[in-house]
Amino acid sequence: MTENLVIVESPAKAKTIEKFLGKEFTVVSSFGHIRDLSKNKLGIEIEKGFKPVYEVPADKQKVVNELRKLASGAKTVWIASDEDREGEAIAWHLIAVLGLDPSVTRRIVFHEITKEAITRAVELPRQVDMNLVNAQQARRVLDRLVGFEISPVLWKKVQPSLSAGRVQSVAVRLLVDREREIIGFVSDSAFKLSGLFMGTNKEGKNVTLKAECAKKFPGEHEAKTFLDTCSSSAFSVENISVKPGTRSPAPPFTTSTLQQEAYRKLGFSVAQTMSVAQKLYEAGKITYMRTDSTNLSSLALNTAREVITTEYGSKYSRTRQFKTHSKGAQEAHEAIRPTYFDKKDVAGSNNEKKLYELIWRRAIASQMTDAELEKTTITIGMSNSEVTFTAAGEVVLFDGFLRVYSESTDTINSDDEKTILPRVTREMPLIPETITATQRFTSPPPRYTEASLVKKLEELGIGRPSTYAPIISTIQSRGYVAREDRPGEKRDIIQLTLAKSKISRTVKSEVAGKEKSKLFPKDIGIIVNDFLTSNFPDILDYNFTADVEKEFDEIAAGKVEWGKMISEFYMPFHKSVDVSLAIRERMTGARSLGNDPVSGLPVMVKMSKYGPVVQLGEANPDKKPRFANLRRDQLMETITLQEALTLFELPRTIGSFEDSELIVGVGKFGPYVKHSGKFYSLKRGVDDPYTITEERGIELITEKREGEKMKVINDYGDIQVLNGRYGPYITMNKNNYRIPKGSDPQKLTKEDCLSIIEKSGPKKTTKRTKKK
DNA sequence: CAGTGAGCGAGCTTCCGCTTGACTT
Repeated sequence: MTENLVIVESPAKAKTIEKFLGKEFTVVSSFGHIRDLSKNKLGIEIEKGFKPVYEVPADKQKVVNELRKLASGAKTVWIASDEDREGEAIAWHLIAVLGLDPSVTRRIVFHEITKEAITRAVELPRQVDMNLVNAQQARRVLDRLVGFEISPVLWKKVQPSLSAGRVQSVAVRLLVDREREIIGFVSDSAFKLSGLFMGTNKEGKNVTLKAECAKKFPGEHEAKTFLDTCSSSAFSVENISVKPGTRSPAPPFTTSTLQQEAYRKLGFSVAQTMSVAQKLYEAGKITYMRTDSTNLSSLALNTAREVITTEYGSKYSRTRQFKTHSKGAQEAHEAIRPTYFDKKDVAGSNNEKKLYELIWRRAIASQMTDAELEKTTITIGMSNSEVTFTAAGEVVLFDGFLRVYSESTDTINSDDEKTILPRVTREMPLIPETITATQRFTSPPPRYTEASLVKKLEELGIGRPSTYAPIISTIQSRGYVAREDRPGEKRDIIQLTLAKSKISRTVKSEVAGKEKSKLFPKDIGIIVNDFLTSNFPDILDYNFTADVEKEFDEIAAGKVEWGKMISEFYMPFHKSVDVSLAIRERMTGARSLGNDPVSGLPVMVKMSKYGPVVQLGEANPDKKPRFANLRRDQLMETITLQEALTLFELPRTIGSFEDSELIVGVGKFGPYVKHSGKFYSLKRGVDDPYTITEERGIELITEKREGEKMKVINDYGDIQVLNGRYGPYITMNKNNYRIPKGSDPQKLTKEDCLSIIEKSGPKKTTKRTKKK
């Protein structure tokens, strides 16, 4: 039996700490919270002052049993959960569940996993801070009340299985509000001018300068008039301004900034980033990946300095400590950094290598000197106009941290290219080689990506590092939003070019509104959002979380009693729940679109049991109305009568093949061609169900038949050797079996297959995973 | 694998924040 039992939250942390503490200490982990409000019931006794009813979840029972056993055999139990609201609550629950004596149990905390920090913590044990625990209980109870009282309203008034919550509902609101800004956006255009100027400088060298006109022109006529002015003007260098500048490195990663940069630089989804980071953490290669702190331990600062000095020289080293300024940060951990700065790369999967390198670069760069720049602006003047052209250039005089890292931005702006400018002098004459006026359209505000939504949530203080990825996944799995692409639309842009005193006009085309992997609100998300914003405006307010956080802080400071705070919140809240329950009709978002000009029947759009539909005709006893599903890229809010009518054109017959009809339709899995009972999917981005021809339909059928031939390696009747997504495999009775390494799938006989099947042991009955 | 769209009613769904494994022929 052990003298000292130390309980931390994470098993990887336990492993590290055990090394620092030596033989008399056994370090184990609670794997996070061990107790929570009951899973299926409200778990709050409202009439008893909001008394929480806690229970140990089934999947935590095993951990709890083990901890109990270890604790009863230990002389002293040390609880080293994180020093934040949740960590303090974990400590309190541990004491209660393990039946520990609070007066002898030692609560210790450290913010970094270094030998000094831990030994110092052991010397300064304290007791559990009940004020902090109460702040957590208030947080927990409030979230449960909001989630478990509003969600059932949605089941009754909108659709079953939907959900609402303090965090997810505001996340959806951000997307809906943004979508409406985009819908209401009216694009404007103006002409921007740029010129290519030539001249000879003092050294007798020919130079060229690319410069942008400082003035924009609202229309083609104005642009042309100005180009006429240009053609009769003399140009010269009017002014040269050289300004020094510096650029400083970004702080080391927190969860949110890691998710953003891994998305921008590596194309990782937020869930992917977290799972790769988890691997690196478990392998001891990086510090904890769920953190809101930009703080680095003094050990980290020192080793970073050493590595930078040996690798790049001391003039590249500058030790910095960054202040965390995100709302509601609790700073229980360090920033995300490599455990060992001297390891520039790691073994592991490609993704692990890439993410590790990103973390290494960002952390190292944060400890390096500023980059020194020289920004040059050359102003070009005209003899017959006040309008000027400017050429901007930037030269890096000293690269500093830029040597290892440069941060990416969300907006790609090609006009922003910084170049080195040639040497010129004031009043030097310039001749315009070409001056081009290009029509430029303004863009609506951008749609959110997973990563930019996380950034916005963090700015609003909504959600925590451990929940950003789950929030993104929840709002998608409820069907409120979806990550989608859009091909965009071509539009014409006018370009006027002045060259050799002549103006020519060309019409070019550009693609506008192209989207890749963006979050789009879906109809059900919009309906739920509108219902919630009108019935629960306080909770849907962007500042709701920040406001209640202030109250939680008051509780943590011992100034407010938590039951009182919850009670004050609950009274008006519960009244809103009752009011919303009293609404009679279901929210279907129904909207009339007009009448079908052919039949005269009314056309409407609404949310049906199975998704958004357009409906032709009223429901009456003699005749059922016709229904058609909306396409994935259509919204109930914006669909037009014309678009609705088009949807009724499917399914349609496009011809015949082998004496059977070819019917095109759109089903559960997208557009298809149906032929003698079999379905053939249309190619996304290639085929369009409204225009596809008989010829192309037949092509799809023959292509699929070819593919199926390739799929079968060997066919022994009830046993087949097939080519699958993960390589060759054996299939029998709808069960699949892996082919052992080293055997050639081409040469497997039926007997070989049977022995492989036998060896692989009994198969579980195929589990049907629940949809959604 | 390629439907459905009404209404009845039983029984289920649901929150946020801590943590890691399951699972992938």
